[in-house]
Amino acid sequence: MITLTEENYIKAIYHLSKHGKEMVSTNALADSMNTKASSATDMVKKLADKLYVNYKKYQGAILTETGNEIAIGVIRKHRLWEVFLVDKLQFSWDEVHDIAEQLEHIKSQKLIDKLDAFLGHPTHDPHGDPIPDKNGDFIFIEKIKLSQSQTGEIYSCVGVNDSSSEFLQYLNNNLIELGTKIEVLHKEVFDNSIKIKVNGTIMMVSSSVAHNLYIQKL
Amino acid sequence: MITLTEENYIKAIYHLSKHGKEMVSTNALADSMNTKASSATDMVKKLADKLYVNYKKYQGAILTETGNEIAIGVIRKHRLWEVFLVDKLQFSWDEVHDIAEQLEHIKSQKLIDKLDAFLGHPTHDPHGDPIPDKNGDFIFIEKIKLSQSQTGEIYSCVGVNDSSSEFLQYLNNNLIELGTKIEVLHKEVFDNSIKIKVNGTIMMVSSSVAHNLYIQKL
DNA sequence: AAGTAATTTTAGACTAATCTAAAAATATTT
DNA sequence: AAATATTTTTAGATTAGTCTAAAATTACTT
Ligand SMILES: [Mn+2]
Ligand SMILES: [Mn+2]
Ligand SMILES: [Mn+2]
Ligand SMILES: [Mn+2]
Repeated sequence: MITLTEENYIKAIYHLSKHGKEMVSTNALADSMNTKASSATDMVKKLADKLYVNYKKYQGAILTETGNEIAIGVIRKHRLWEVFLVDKLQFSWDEVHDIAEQLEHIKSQKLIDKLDAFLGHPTHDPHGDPIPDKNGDFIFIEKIKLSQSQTGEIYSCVGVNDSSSEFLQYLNNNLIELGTKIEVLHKEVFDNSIKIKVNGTIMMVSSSVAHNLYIQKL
Repeated sequence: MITLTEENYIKAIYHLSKHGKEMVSTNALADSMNTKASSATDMVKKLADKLYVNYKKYQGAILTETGNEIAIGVIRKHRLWEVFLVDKLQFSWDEVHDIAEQLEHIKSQKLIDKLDAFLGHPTHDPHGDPIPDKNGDFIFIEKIKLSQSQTGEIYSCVGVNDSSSEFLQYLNNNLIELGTKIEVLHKEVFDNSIKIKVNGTIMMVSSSVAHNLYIQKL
């Protein structure tokens, strides 16, 4: 039996290793889990015992095939619950992460299958992230960061890199949501800020914003 | 912060004390929690430290006002989730208990308020048990056990005392559900079995079944 | 190639929840 | 009112997850 904490570590390793296939240092893991390095080391050893990761002292950890499947299963649940919260319960996209963080650990295959059907087999969560299907496959759409955009082009907002409520509320305040059209007017070389037109309004966004907004050329 | 385990113990104390106001022995508590008496004693001490129960050595424990509110909150969540599972996800009433046992621990007041609204503020769960409202009040309907019925009368099934999947499946197999009409034809004095007519079919039910089925006179 | 700095692991301790076995208290029987 | 049986608590361990502080290893600089 896998514990809630183990699931959270495995998910963190998955994300830190960029979709599952590079070594993650115990320090990076500890940071992302808000624990200390010694705790991460202990956990990584336990996960290695259970064959969820391959771990070499001082080298870091990487998910095994089993570990990867667990990670994807948890992510699937997380994102499906997020869709439920937004589509069915009318939560705003900036409120759902913490609740999904809990719901993702509910254990029942039948529940997640039925939830998936109830939601109409969604392919993306409210933040534009792809939802793995029952087999763990997910749709890959090619998207770039706003920071990689070209002046003069028009894009559509398709996702966020940072789904913290702070960033999402910033987007709310500026009426940017999934599907919003963004025209790139000017890229400032000095500080990498970008002048864009959104909903008819011209605004400057910081480099930090530009790095956290995913777009697609229209 | 209250832990999941504490919530489960508090809920067990609530149920064992018959809606919150008589002493519960550590042995009874251990039985209901599938642990040993020593574990129950330890937990009851901790709950007493946190002021969720009053505990006197060798006498048992009883919920405080705070403890009672916690218990009712957990029960509210449990039963609302059960309604969700049956009404929205098409689960059968015999499948939902274990999943609700997990879901009842999700922490978000806003979630439960929105879920309640989404479900149309249901007053009873799929097993006929009343759902406490936001203030912890619940509708009390006078119901009796089938074992207390009178020969010749017609009743409606309004709930179950035992919501184990075994018992619920027994009812499924005999086409008895909430709202089903039950006519009492004969009460056997020898073994307390009862002859009833359900959906046009005459059948005998054991004393044990009769003690676990709640009915209301029509 | 040392020497210093940063990262990572180990050692030892703590809390939460559990167990077994023994001791203490209460309840029941003679 | 003893003696016996039952219930309940205590004592001491165990596992999961965490921490601090110290030791070991690796990485970076002269
Ligand atoms: Mn989580
Ligand atoms: Mn998301
Ligand atoms: Mn529970
Ligand atoms: Mn129920």
